[in-house]
Amino acid sequence: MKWHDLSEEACPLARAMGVVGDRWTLLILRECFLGVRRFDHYQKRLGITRHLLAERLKRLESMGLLEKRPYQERPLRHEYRLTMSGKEFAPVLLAMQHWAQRNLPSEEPMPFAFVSRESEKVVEPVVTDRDSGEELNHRTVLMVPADPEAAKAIAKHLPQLGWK
Amino acid sequence: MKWHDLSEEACPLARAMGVVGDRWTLLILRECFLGVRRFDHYQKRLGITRHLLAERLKRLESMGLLEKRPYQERPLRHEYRLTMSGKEFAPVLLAMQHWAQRNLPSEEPMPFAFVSRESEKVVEPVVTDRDSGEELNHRTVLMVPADPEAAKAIAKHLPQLGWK
DNA sequence: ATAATTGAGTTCTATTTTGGAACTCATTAT
DNA sequence: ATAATGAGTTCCAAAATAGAACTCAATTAT
Repeated sequence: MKWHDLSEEACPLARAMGVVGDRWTLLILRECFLGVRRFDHYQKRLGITRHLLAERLKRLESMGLLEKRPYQERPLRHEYRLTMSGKEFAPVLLAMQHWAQRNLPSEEPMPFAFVSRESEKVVEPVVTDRDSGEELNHRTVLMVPADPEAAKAIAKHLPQLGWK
Repeated sequence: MKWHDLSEEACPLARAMGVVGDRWTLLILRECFLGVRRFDHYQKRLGITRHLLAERLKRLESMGLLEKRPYQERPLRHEYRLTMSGKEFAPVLLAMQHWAQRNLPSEEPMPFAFVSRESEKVVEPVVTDRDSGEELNHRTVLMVPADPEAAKAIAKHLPQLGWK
């Protein structure tokens, strides 16, 4: 497997790695959600090199998470905004932030918070099933290979399949 | 910011990038959740080089997501299993898989599914607030800098702050 | 009128990471 | 005695990243 072009992979997680599978991209998205839109602001806030930032923004645009739009002419300047696809990434950020806060402890206080627009309270993100409302985690959900052959291939070496 | 040691960052998302901020680590975790435990199985299933795999497993172990435990002696052999911290990563995988499935379309059929142990039905992961049950997404949640100065610094260049 | 600044990149070289293949080492199977 | 397993390690080439400097158009400051 090559570093490039995970975009053809059957596994959605692998395709996602083609977009956010590096040190910076998720942090760029974080900045987007904080309201940052311009090249130099991303660059200064993140400390990323201009070279890489340009590359990553191009990728996020080509993958449909950001769109580049002019905010002035003379001189022509563009800003980067989240598209619907980019905005829909918010739950992933919420889940990951929640995991990291609990599992990668730090002395430092959180530099930001996720707040409900309605209640104005800090939220605690939990993943649930749309249909049943049941909480989804390693105790309640099983990851099963679609191909029974693949399941067998794994099971051959395992007492039983699942998130033990 | 250096490529290494995001572990001291104040932002939990940045610290998370120190663990899963590369092409492979999340895919290794996917394999863990599918039930894979041994070095050669990860290697063959992912097509990752043995070199990098060893490196990544070492990191996942040192960050507390996996533990290495002997499954036989003579010759001594180890397997890698999810720790509690690793298992708690499941919701992140669910959210990301859901996002990618909708936003990075593919011809290929999904190679696996997330199934409720209880209902045995395929789940649809939604992020909600533990307290209110409210669905959390870009429409309902706001990301706010903890430091009011930081908020102002961003707002200076923006009509208004928030996930617009 | 000339010089400095802003904003958004691009180019260049030096380091680091990654990819790929081959090699090790202890034990077991043939 | 020879080959195969399992879990790595070592080595070299290729690709990605870091860091700094450079471009270019237009605008503001002197």
